[in-house]
Amino acid sequence: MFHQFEKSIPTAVAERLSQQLQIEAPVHLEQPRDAKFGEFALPVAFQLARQLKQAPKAIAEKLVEAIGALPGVAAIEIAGNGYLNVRLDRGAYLASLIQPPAATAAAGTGKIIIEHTNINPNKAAHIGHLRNAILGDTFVRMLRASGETVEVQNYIDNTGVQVADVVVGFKYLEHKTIAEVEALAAAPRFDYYCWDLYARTSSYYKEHPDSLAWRAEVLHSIEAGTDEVSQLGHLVANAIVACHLRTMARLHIAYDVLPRESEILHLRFWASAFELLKERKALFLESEGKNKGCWVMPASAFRDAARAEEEDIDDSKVIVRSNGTVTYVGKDIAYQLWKFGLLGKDFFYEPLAGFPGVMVSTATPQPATQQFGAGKTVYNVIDSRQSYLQDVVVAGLRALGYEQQAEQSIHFSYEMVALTPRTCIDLRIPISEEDQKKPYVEVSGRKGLGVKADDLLNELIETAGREVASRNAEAAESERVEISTRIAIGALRYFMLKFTRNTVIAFDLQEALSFTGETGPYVQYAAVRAGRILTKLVDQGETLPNFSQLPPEQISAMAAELADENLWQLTLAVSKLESALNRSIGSGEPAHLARYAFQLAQSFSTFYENYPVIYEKNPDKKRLLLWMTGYFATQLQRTLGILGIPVPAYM
RNA sequence: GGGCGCGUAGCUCAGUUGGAUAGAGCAUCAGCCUUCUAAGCUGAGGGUCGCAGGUUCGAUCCCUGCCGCGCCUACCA
Repeated sequence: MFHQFEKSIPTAVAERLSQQLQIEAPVHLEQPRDAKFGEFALPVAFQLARQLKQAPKAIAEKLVEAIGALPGVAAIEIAGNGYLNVRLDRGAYLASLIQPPAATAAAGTGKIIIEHTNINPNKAAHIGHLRNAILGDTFVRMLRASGETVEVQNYIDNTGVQVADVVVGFKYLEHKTIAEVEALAAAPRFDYYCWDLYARTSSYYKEHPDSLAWRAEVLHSIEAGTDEVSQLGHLVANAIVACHLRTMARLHIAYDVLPRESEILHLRFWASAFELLKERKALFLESEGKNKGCWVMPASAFRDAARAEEEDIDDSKVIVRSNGTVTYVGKDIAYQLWKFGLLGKDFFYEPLAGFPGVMVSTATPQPATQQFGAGKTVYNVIDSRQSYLQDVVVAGLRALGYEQQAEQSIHFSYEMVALTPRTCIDLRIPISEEDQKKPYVEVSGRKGLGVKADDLLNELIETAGREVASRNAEAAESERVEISTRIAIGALRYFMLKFTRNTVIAFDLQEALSFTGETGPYVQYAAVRAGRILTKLVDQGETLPNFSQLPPEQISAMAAELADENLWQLTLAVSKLESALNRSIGSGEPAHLARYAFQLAQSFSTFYENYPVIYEKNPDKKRLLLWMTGYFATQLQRTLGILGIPVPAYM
């Protein structure tokens, strides 16, 4: 409801100014610093001061007169040296919250594709991957909540270097047969096994540089996709993908489709993209210098052209290596073209065994049951370290003349998750003396140093479990596990969301394990307590009024209680979800919605402390408090739902 | 060298696109459980918004230059 006014007041005011005073001015709406100034502030008089060469205050007086009455607005006042402060009609506002007018369905803006998670399928997921998946999944929920159609893709790089390295480990370091690896893959924690094996292979390369030939050979086999080595590659990648999906499912993160690199190769997506790029002269064959024999994209395509020329450095990006193989970026250009429906080719799909509702790409022809790709807007949730590569991909679109799609290709970037030195020591991760003085230490998958996603979640569940047990000793064990799992998910998701995207998270285990203050469990606790009040009411034999059928005079009587400034401010705060969601989507910052959730919970805590709902004697006030309790409960649940945070039955 | 980003309370971070007295959490200190769950609430202290200019009615926010830090700048991804 608040959001309706945010949209309607500026347009209405602009219209009146135009009609009454022939003034065309953009009208901005602000929220006053102090609530006592009203619900909205219009600084329009300041903007006009120079144009009209008059004092803002004098202008403001004319404006108020010209604007006149607005629906739902009780008063427009002049304050400070020229602010117009808008006060809403509290009674009308409450009535429209209790009995909302029929909402018009929000129109989507065309299919939005979000690619997230995208973990190399060669080892267990770690906290960095969690930030990616949680950000992506939450943004998906946010867009869907605002009426958009969203398709979630999780790209699987199953033919890349990292998978090859694990295959090298199995084949050359451990001399394992396919059957032996199959047995390992079927056992629990195969992703943990590969985590260690990958680290061992990486360090083996370092000690024996000649062994890098194994990688090249294995990579070649995997790309060709015919022999036993490639079979091993698929075995590893498929099993690890399943591990990742199970890990993410624990956090309520799901996907619509898994496009795989193996199909990009076998269905010759790259060949099509390559032809397009050559045709439009977006690539050229380098004939000299360090990139001789490679197909490269000139730096001028994705960098400032003038600068690239004046400096004598070769910033060209290799797309096809001199041995004829394609880089990841090249395949990514083909994939990006497909996402927009510009490639003229499509995958085949089949259901992914063991994961209902998830489709995976295949090269084997299948009857088409679902259509994927061909989005209008594409968000790629990718770590900010890869911004250079994302620029190259967008430059590829642009070079092919797809200007509009280039504009709609959004690198939804985020900073890395590092560890605090304290946490490194807690986890027995060796760090140098120099690193101990830094605020954070970067982790390394190659070295096998980091925090695995499942370990972290398990530890959170355990910590929450101790707390739950101490408060609810009588509850059944299985129920307690369910509750503590929900709390752990809330803690983890909130922790990953509370920071804005380009803030490096210095992950601190002790901080993450804390459930007080600005955390997910704080918000969950508010939702639980709100629900508890209503449960208690019914337990006492009272019934909750049917608010949708409430007669107008009762609503008026409730509205009279909103003369209490605190109750009015609380009601306003609860009604701002849509506004917060909109702002959060507009800024591309899920952190803004997370912060709203926290503020909403704070508002509820204030309400809870100051207004004993059940013991209220005045029937009109009690009716208002009961309605507010229900409204708080609903809005807290909705907000948490959009953040992907479940609400426990009790805490 | 160049590109991108960051610098706000002791610590970790917000700051709604340039507006009224710069906000949270943690930590510290002082209080609040016989009343809907204390994972909570109330209060206190804590600031040269990195530095210096500029733009204007007004700058934490925009521009320029410095200082410090991080990431990227592969025929890895």
